[in-house]
This record gives sequence, structure tokens and C-alpha cells, in this order.
Amino acid sequence: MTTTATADPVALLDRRFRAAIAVALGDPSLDLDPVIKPSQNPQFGDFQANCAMALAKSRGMNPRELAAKIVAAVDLSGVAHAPEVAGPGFINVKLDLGALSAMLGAMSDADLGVVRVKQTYGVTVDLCGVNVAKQMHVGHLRATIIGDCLARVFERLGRDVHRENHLGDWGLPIAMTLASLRRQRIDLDRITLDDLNDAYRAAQAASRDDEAGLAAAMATGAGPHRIAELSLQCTDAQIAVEDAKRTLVRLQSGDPELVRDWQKLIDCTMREVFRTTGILNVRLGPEHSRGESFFRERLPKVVEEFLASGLAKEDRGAIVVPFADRERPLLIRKSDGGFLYATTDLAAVRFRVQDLLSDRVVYVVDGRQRDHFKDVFDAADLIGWNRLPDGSRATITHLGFGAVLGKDKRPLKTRSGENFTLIELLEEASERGTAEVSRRAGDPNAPTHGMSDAELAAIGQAVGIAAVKYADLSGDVMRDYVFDLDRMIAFEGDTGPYIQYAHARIASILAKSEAAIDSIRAAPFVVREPAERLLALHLLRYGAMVQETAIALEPSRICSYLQTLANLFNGFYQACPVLKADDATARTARLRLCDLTRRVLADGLDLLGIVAPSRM
RNA sequence: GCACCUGUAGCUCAGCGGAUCAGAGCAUCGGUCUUCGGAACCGAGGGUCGGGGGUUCGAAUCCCUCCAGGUGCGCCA
Repeated sequence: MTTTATADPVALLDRRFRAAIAVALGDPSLDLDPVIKPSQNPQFGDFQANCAMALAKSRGMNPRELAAKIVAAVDLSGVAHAPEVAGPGFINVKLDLGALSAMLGAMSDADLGVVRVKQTYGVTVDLCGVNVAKQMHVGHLRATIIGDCLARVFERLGRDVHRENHLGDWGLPIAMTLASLRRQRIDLDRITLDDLNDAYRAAQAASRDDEAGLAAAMATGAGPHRIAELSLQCTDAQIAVEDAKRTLVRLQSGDPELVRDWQKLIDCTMREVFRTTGILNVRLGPEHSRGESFFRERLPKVVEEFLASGLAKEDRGAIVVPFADRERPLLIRKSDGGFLYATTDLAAVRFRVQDLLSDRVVYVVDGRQRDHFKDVFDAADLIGWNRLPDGSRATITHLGFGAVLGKDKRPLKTRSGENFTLIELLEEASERGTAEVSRRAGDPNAPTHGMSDAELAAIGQAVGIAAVKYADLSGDVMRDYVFDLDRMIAFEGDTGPYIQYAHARIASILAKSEAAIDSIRAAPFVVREPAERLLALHLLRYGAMVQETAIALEPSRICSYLQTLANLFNGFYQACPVLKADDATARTARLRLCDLTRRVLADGLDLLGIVAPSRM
């Protein structure tokens, strides 16, 4: 065997050792996992096969002897030095220089070692999920950027991705808002989202104000005056609700004037949403909007089919889907005949799997909705709406995320107790980034010295937004985190700007070399110094990392990969002179390593939806 | 009451298909330094991995139990 054109040493070693295990155990039909892992410590080589202990145990063999047999059987010609058995039965492998260069060369094409596979079906990512007439807040930040990141990862792997922005654009709350604005004769062409948001909240409050309040007042023995006051409010509220219901009926029946006004509410909301996603560098446009209203005509059929299949039954006037393994049923029609969000979600699951033809559906939605989605997905499975045309089942996942908290560990609020709007937060981050970049541009030696305010602002925004996005994406999505701009925007340590800096620094080295990029890329890779080797080995893991991110749905893997890459690069750069290398060969070889590192950093940052400036 | 999530260095977190896993960043302290961009690099101190059991030769990792915090639990979305 000779070195193949793979860029993934783990995959290559996996194949070689897989074959060797079969030989060592004397059964050619065996196909056992050699458990190839990068070594933690360079003294143990580059990779290790950890399979011998477990295999020996299950077969009553001596692990070191089995390891020795595997080593004797494995063919690593053209790949690695002779492997060594260590400790209880670890097999340590050190790649040879030729193989290392060949693999770096193989990953150096446009795909950077990421294997694109065209698949029969697509992937749907449910992201953003804004509500019409409401401001975006930090919760939407997470649903938007985590979803966008995963969508980019799937796209990078060659999948067809459907980004679905499941707008809350339908139902009584929207109708109430609309009815209230029309009663007040507000000009819907000029209304701002702030006004719309106020109207929404007022309408909500009016409807609730309230029967609950009245009941509570009576129960706690409030005075007659207070009860009369509440009764009056209640009457107003009832009027508002009646008005809203009439509005909803007219809207539903397609009343042209109402439909037009309703669309204005959506337009107003989405203008702001797209301004926000623009600042965030998120790929989301009008073509990704598919609101609840889209599914409204399918809702009766959802209930009918569940009833017809015997999976749903009536209970206290409502229609529910019971489950065998839990008490809690899924409610799909209210006793008053109205539908619920579960009904819409069922219609959406079916649409995504059977109309959009997705074999993978990922819902990037607040973790508190876990129970709800479990019920919806289970119900969809019962009725078979997760089945693809070829009979296989789509993998449907709710990727729940935690809350964004303030420094008091409570949900993020302004000093006056209001919710932060997302746009305010981003503008602050952008200003902070610009302030930092501008300050450093004051240094006459800085590459940004003398740039225009507009250029500095563009870089500053990229840096500030990177800080916020990286902080969000670098942790376990499930976990709550504290929003602390001071920590996020620190340009040292595990932050977005640190990685951006490494990228800009390399871009600057390449520019300063005055070498044509084609000539750099024509040079061979030479890996001699320990720091070069560590960098090279980590570069080679890029493709596998992207794959694993898609499988685990964990953007944090990209973050820690890039953090390590930037760190290893800085170590390499410290130890190995590039522009001042001893000879022209070493100089070019190192420039090539710089070029590849820069491209991987840029590609990885792009997966996170983070801009990588060449100067900062 | 039931269910789910989270408890790892002072702070923010990674590691959770057993071994070479007690790690990173910040902060602190000490170095590198006539800077190939110091927004860098190297080093030090600092943790009975929430507590207790169990399985194993071996558990942060798997099982049980308890504690703390958070979040959900049919006619809102």
C-alpha cells in the first residue's frame, strides 16, 4: 500500500489498523474499531490506537500481546514509522514526514479536507423564530446564530439546507394587535417596530387584565370598589377580545383590506429583523420566512388524520393525542374548536420531511420547549409523518439552548427593568469594537493606522459582533450563560477577536512576503520543527472536526478547534522565523503553512458566521 | 408531586464511547522583549471534578441515591 490522497490521518490509520485487527485475531471478516485518537502528549507520537485493552479483555487475552500482534500485522508503509506498544497496550504511531506533507498537500485544495457528499435528501434548520410585532431579544440571538452556524456547517458538507424561519405571524395575539391599531387609526405604513411592540403588549395586557385579576380579587376579599374597577376592565378586555376574534375571522376569510394591513405588520417587523441579521452576518432573508400562517389551512386536516387513524381522541371537549409511556397527552384542538401551536408544529414536521424532503430536521429553539417538542416528534412518529418516500425515518432533533442572563444571574434586563432589544445589544458591541480598533489604529506602527473612520467602523463592527457570537457559540448550547460584554470583547484568551487577530496577523505576513500566492502554494510542505508538526497535525483534523460538528450539533467544537489552531500558530510563529527564515526553501515552506493556516481560520470563522478581516 | 437541564481551579468554561484526563482561558505572580503585528509567547501557584454509595484492576466519565440552583408539566405561543 502507498499513501493515498486523503487529508485525514485518522481515517487513514483507521483503515490500516482495522485490517490489522482482523489479521491479528485470525478472522478476516472482523471489522472492529481500532479507536484511533490523536495523542495527548507528543512523546507518545502523533496518534494512538487504543483498541487492544478492550479487545483483549473481551477475549481473555493479554492486551500487550494482542497489541504486539496488531503491530506485527499492520501495514503503515508510506504512512508512519514502525508503531510501538506502550503501557498496558497502547499503540503509538508517528507519521513520517513524507506522509505528513502529502496529506497537507491533499487538504490544501479548495475544500480544505472537508469531504462534501451529495445526499438524496436535504436538511432543514428551524432558526430565528421571531414573532411579528415583537422586538427581537437575546433569546432570538441564540436561535438565529446557532441555527445559522449549523446551516453553514451542513452546507459546507455539501448538503442542501432549508433555513426555515417559523414566524409567529398568526393567531389571536396578532389579530388583537391589528384590531387595536386599526381602532386607533394608526398609519401602518409609518409605524415603527417599537410602536408595534407597545401595541402588542397593550393588546396582550388588555385581554388578560382580566378575568384572572377579577377572580383573584374576589378570592382575596378585595373591596367592592376594586372589584367594580376590575369588572370594568374586564368588560373592556372582553370587548377587545371580541374585536380581535372578529378581526381574525375576517383575516382568515381573506378580507383584502385586513390582509393588506396584516402584511404591513409583517413587513415592519421583518425590516428590523433583516437589519439585525445583516449586522450579525447571518444568512437569512425573506425567502426563508415561512410563518404559522402558511400552515393554517392544513390544521383541520392534521386533526382529522389523527382522529381517522385512531391516534387521537376527545377528552373534555378537546382533541388529544395520548402516549403509552407518559401521562401528559398532546393537545391538538381546543374545546372551542381552535388549533394550538402543537397543531401547527405537526403540520410543519410533515411539511419539512415530506414536502421539503429533509432526512434531518433540526429545531434551534429555547430549551424550555423540550417537552413540547418531544410530544410533537413522538406524535409525528406515531402517524408516520417523519417517514421519507423511501420509507426511512428522518432524524428530527430539538436543539434546545439555555438562557442569556444578566450579571445578576437573572434574565437580562436594562436598569429600568425592560428587556434589552437585540439591536441595542449589538450596537453597543459594535461601538465597543470600533472604539478598540480605533484606539489601536492610533499607533503609527499599526497596520490600521491612517484608515478612514468608515473602514475602522467596519472592522470594529466585525470585531464586536465576533466577540458576541463567539461567546455564545463557544459554550455548551444547553447551558445558560451570563452576557458580559467586557469579557467577550477582551482580545486575549478564548475569544473571537483572538482568532480574528491570528488571521489578520497571517494575512499581514503573507502580504509582507511579497510572494505570489501561486508560488507559495506550489511549494512543498516541509515539517521539521516540533512547533510545525503540532500545527500541521492540527490542521489535518479540520475536515473530521466539521463532520463531527454536524453529527453532534455542537458549534463549540469549531470554536475550540480554531482557538487551538490560533494558539498553535502563535507558538509556531514564535519558534520558527518565517520571513527571516535561514534559507529560501524554509521560508517558502513556512509561508505555505501560514497560507494553509490562514485559510482554515477564515473557513472556520465563516462556519461560525464571523467575518475575518485582513487587518484589524 | 412528576419530568428535564446544570453543578469541574477565585471567575468563565472544556473534557463525559475507562487507561497517556485533572485541562484551557481570565485573574494573580514571574519570565521572553533592539516585536517577521506584544491583540503574542514561555513558566508558576491554585481543584478530595456538588455529597455519598455501587460496578471495575481503574470512574469527572457508567449505575443508584441525596443536596443545591434553574426550567417545564392539556385548552398561551
